[in-house]
Amino acid sequence: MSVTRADVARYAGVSSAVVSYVVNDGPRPVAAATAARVREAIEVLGYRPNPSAQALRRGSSRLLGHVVPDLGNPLWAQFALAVEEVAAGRGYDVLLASTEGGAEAEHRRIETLVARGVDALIVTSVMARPDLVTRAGLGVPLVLLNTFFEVPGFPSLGFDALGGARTGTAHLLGHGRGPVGLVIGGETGELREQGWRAAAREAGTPEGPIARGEFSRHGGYGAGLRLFGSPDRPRSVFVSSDLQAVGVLRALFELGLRVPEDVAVVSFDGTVETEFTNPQLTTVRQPVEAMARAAVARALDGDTSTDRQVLPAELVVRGSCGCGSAG
Amino acid sequence: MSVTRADVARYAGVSSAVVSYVVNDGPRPVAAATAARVREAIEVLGYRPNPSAQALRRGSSRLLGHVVPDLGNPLWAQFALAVEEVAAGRGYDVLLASTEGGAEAEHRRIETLVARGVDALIVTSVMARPDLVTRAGLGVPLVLLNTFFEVPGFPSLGFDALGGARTGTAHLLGHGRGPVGLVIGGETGELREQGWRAAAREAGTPEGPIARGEFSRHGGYGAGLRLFGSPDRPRSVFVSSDLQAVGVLRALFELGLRVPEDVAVVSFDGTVETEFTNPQLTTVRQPVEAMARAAVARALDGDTSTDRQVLPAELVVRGSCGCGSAG
DNA sequence: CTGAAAGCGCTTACAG
DNA sequence: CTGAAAGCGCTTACAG
Repeated sequence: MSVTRADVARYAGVSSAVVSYVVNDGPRPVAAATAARVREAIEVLGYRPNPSAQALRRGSSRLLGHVVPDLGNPLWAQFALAVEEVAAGRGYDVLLASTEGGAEAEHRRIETLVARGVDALIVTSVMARPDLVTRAGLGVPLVLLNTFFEVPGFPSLGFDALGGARTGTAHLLGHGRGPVGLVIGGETGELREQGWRAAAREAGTPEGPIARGEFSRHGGYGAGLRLFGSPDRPRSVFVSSDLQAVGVLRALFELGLRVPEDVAVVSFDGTVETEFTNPQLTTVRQPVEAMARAAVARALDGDTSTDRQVLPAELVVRGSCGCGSAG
Repeated sequence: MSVTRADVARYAGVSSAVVSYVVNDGPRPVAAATAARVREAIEVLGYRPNPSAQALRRGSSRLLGHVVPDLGNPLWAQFALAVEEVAAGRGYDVLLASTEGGAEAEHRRIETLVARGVDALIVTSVMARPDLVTRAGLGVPLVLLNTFFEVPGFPSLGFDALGGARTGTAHLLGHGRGPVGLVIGGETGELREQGWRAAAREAGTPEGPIARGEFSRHGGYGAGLRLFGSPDRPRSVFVSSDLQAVGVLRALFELGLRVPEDVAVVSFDGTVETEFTNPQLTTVRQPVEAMARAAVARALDGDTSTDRQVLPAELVVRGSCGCGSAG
């Protein structure tokens, strides 16, 4: 039904091999006149190479699998976008799978993508220790993007979460508001917690109170209510993700506390959302594009080293920390 | 290198046809004992069918293409998620492409996905009149998701934007704050504008002022500054997207206007974000899941009718419209 | 119930 | 510079 390379060959009066040579610009040379005839035939017939046949023959699908925890989180959407763009630049399309935060779903999605025949896999897991064992092994290179710890046997990529958290907390401490509170999630937050502690230690200030909650708007909201609902609330807080910070902002709003006058806030991730909260959030930005670029490169170049590559984070100062206004 | 069906056949001592029958559960029956042997061989060898070979042979990739305007907008991310889930339920994976709002990029992405061999295409365009003509035609079914107008020659799916906007505006008018302002974007906002006008007409109230801006946080911010920066500002506003509403909220915050006391706000889309703004946004919710379900069904079932299917929208009342507090 | 064989649309050594 | 042919890994009529 569809136009095949044989149709093109017949129309142009050449062999189908020549059609391949023209389409792929190699590996054999083709006379200019012949190539022109073939190109015209392709144009006239509206020929498109069958990607399944190409993949079968080549032994490569030129498909990259990407697993993210939750597309509804702008951070993961940003990662997805960045990976897609970098992959496209290398002739790869990406098969994206969102797991909605479940370990089991993540495992299933990895299986599905492998079964789909992706050439490589990038996994942006929410888990500190993702479950990467599949039936019969993976059979394809897998690189972990956005991990906080070394994962034995797999190449991984993260950024300097400890340093970023320390910088953000130190910035808050510099405002002279005393101990800095902490809103933080599960075990993947460990480095951020350490960075927060390190900043207090280095400043010789006692650690502020901690409220724990999921890495979500809702989790931040609940943690914010608990942290600031009590009379001995801190006057500044380091929140370990933008999403949680949005929830904290909402909690502060409900409690009638002003930001930054009553409470100074610094968050973590650096997603677009933080530019449009009220006030705008001072945040520690993850190097998303650089991480995506490095991850795709490692995945597609068959880089088999399994160390963890760490990129630097960057503090973006805006209104919520009290710079400029309350100081 | 990889385990093939021939390896399994050899290991199990059967023909490769039998392996197919077992893997696909048909089309020929297999004796229970034989099937068990095959299954064991599959297990032991870690066999996975080669999806390219299957696609080539079947003439179907079981891949669905989905084009969205911008993954960073939670609304499109929600659509992407919904489409993925519905597709997965039918054994399809989705190749997602984000166009970052450009008409030319959209066109290119459609081409890419077709060249990739998707069985069908769902296009969530930002354009009122998407450019759907590709070299040599599409060759695959294409359905438009989230269109506001009939598109000749293509099946399309939308929701009742006019009715939704009318309901939202009428709700605001019911609060007795006089004329309702409007923040709105380009031509795809036409129906929402009509709904806003209809509500004013039906209530016998003059139309409020209009501010136009892009369908983005930034566009809403600018429009908000203009609309509320002047002394004859309206006391309520209908904002034609959640993203813009976030920008409007930011503008109001900067102008020192309180929501809903000084200005009541109703927005449009119903994304998660609206639950966590301060205050929470009253919004007109799009039936995202229902639309995704219908779109996938039409795309995969080869439904060739080219009419536009319209689903109902729903008003979600929260704090920003003044219900409960300022009234 | 099982097997031998054709063929899906490509790519690429090989021969000319 | 060009062509005939093998083969990638499947599925499925066909014969037994």
